[in-house]
Amino acid sequence: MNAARARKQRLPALTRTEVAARDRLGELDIDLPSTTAVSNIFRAANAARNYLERKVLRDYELSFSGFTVLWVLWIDGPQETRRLAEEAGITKGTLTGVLKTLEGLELVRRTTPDEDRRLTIVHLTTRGKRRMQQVFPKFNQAEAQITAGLNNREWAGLVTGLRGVLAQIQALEDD
Amino acid sequence: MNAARARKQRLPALTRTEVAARDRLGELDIDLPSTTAVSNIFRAANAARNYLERKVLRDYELSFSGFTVLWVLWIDGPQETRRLAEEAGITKGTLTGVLKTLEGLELVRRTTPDEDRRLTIVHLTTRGKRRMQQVFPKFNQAEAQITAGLNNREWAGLVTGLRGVLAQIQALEDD
DNA sequence: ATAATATCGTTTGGGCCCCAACGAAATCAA
DNA sequence: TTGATTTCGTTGGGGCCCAAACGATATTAT
Repeated sequence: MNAARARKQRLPALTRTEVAARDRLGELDIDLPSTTAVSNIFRAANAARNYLERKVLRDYELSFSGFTVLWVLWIDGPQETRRLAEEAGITKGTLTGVLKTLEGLELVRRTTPDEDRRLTIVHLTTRGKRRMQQVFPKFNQAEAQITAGLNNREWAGLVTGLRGVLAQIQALEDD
Repeated sequence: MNAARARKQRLPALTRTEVAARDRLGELDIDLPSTTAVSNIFRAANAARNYLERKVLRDYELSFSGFTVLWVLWIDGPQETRRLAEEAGITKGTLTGVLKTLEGLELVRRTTPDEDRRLTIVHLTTRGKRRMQQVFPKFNQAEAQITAGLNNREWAGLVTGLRGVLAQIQALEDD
């Protein structure tokens, strides 16, 4: 298939950078629409992350990863490190450091079950639950602001596209 | 407006985590569609970044940020630190470290113009240009794989949605 | 029973990331 | 002209990030 050529006649116009890229890459056989899609994912994620950290999380002593870990524990309940890392989208090694920070803030606690002493079960403390009850509504307000420019159709298109990308990467990694 | 309610009757079905979140948050007044959109942006960006670093960039001694900086220099040409950081989506302080790494690999070089000795102009070396000519086609192939699951309509919906989010954050930060 | 293997979470090393503080250089004011 | 202000890029501190190596524990094979 040649998605590049087909897509080129399609919707969103090119930004200044994208025009410069096309000119610079004239001689190479490049699928520019893919570049546009992927680089916009990174731009949006970067901007959203920084916005949410500055406008919301900073006031509650939370990093973005720390918040994500608390969120998973809040929604899914206590669980072992391995699964928690996967749900939060970070590696086990990274999670160890994040948990040390959260434990220092007394927002989570680690326990080792007697049935299998290799495991570590992480759970929210009372303070951790309280913190999430305070911070999540604020966080959600900011999320709503960020997506306020989208109508229903655009929202659905965004989510569908992102899920498609995720599924594709998943499939590529199960090679 | 009540985007939450309107959107809820709409397209993409809820995943397991999203159902758990809805149940957990029943009593609070939360705009769940916003959470769905934002968290999928992070998930997709995370997965794409890790995939591209592992499958492509690692073989060329490049981090994702290092590659992005080289890309900007390749497309837009030599430029001062301030603008380069902005284009690459990182702070000036972070860029200093990234440039140190890239300079160690002899892929970029820094010069101070006589007209204004506060500035630093960064430009690609010959080796840097050669590296990009090698790595970008591979990178682009991986980008194409990642987005291969989208048809034209889905691609356009994704890009339009991401641009909408970016514009909204931009507007919010110019408060 | 005991040795080999597998699976935990942690540690380590190098790099990225932000913010705030800083010195150097240029510009503006008095 | 010389002091105040602005604008550079860099530095320092704390935290996040991954991959690989590691010790501890559990399981499997002999």
